[in-house]
Amino acid sequence: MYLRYLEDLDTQGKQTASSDELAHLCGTTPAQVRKDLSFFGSFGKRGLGYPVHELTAHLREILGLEREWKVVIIGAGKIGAALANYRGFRQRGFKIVGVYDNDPTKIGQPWGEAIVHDMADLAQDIQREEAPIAVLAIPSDDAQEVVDRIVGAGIRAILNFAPAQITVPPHVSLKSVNMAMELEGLSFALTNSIVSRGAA
Amino acid sequence: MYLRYLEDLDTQGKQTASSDELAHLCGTTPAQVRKDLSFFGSFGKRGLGYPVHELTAHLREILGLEREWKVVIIGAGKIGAALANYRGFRQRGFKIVGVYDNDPTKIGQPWGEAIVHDMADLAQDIQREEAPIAVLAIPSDDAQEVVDRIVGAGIRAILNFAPAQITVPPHVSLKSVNMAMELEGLSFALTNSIVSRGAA
DNA sequence: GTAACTTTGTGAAGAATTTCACAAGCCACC
DNA sequence: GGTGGCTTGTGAAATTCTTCACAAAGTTAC
Repeated sequence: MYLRYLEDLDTQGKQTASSDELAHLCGTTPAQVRKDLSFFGSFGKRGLGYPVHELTAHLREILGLEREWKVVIIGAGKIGAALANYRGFRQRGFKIVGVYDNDPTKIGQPWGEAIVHDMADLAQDIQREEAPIAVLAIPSDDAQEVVDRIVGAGIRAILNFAPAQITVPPHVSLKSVNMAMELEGLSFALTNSIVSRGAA
Repeated sequence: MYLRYLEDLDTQGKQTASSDELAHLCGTTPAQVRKDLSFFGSFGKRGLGYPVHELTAHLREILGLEREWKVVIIGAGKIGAALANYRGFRQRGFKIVGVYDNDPTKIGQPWGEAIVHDMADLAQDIQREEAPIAVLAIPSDDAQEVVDRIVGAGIRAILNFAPAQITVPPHVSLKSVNMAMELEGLSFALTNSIVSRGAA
């Protein structure tokens, strides 16, 4: 989150930003900002604040965004398409090296700049390309089975959009985005009249 | 999350589940499960566990899922389409009452079972329909402006897919899903060889 | 050069969350 | 009806996270 705002400030040509400014932008407190950043190093200058451009570079380094990550997208449906369309991905160093589906009517069809590949080739392609990240955008029923296959092929991180709880070995990183669950959280907030801090 | 698993257990015909079972399913600890559930009431039976079907109903009640929520989708792009396609929504009581875009080539076109409406009508439709929830699936640049308009029209909760930080008054609930940020989290985990507990 | 002002970095205090551990309750079997 | 085996609910302890508050360090103005 800090990176997102610092990039904005950087393009605006801002030289430095205080923990107070960053806190207001991010909806947190100055002390929190300083503690968070101090975990990774001592980036600020007393009396001045944090050097925006330099700190941006540091955070990109910390997050591992200075290199290119190869990503495979599994599932050539609407979610997959939304992801592939999203410019932010390539900008941030995520390169989509393949799109896979098991629907014969989709395989071989053009899909953005790429072509939809047969899911049967997925495992060997992951190994050959050494793609470490997979985005899973397929129906829930098949999710765990596909996960097991790509874990076997050496995938190291999975971003899961299937509304299913899946399991991976400890050396594989997993993030799940469950849109129904997000909406249910809003339903809970509305039902119980929860008042926010105004940002999320 | 508990609800998701309890529903699975329920359809499997399981009568009761212990905190230990739920903890294993959800990747947490038995004590955590008991503390969490005890916050809302005393649902379990000592020696037996929690009554699956009954607890499911309780949780649905707590989350406010026993009623129907009207939802407007803003942005008739890929993300909006993915959401509208997603059966889970209606199943869980979220009814899409309108899809809006400001692209003249899209307005009036059929879109799933609905028709794309002109964004100009958005505010008055929200008021007329009394739709409390909006899903924002539009480019970042316009996000805050649209948010201000729908907040003015009385929206009470927003699920934001635009990769922008937006601000709402305290009485409006906001959840943001930022796919680039999720991937960056995975990049961080890979870069720093973080070992997970095996589920997320 | 120095005085007034800003802002970081960080121990210590405070608050929140998670885990522990065990009494109390329920079931099943004899 | 009593006994043994489970499992919850929950205070208390342990841990983690956040906030406070201030010395140290830098900047600006003159």
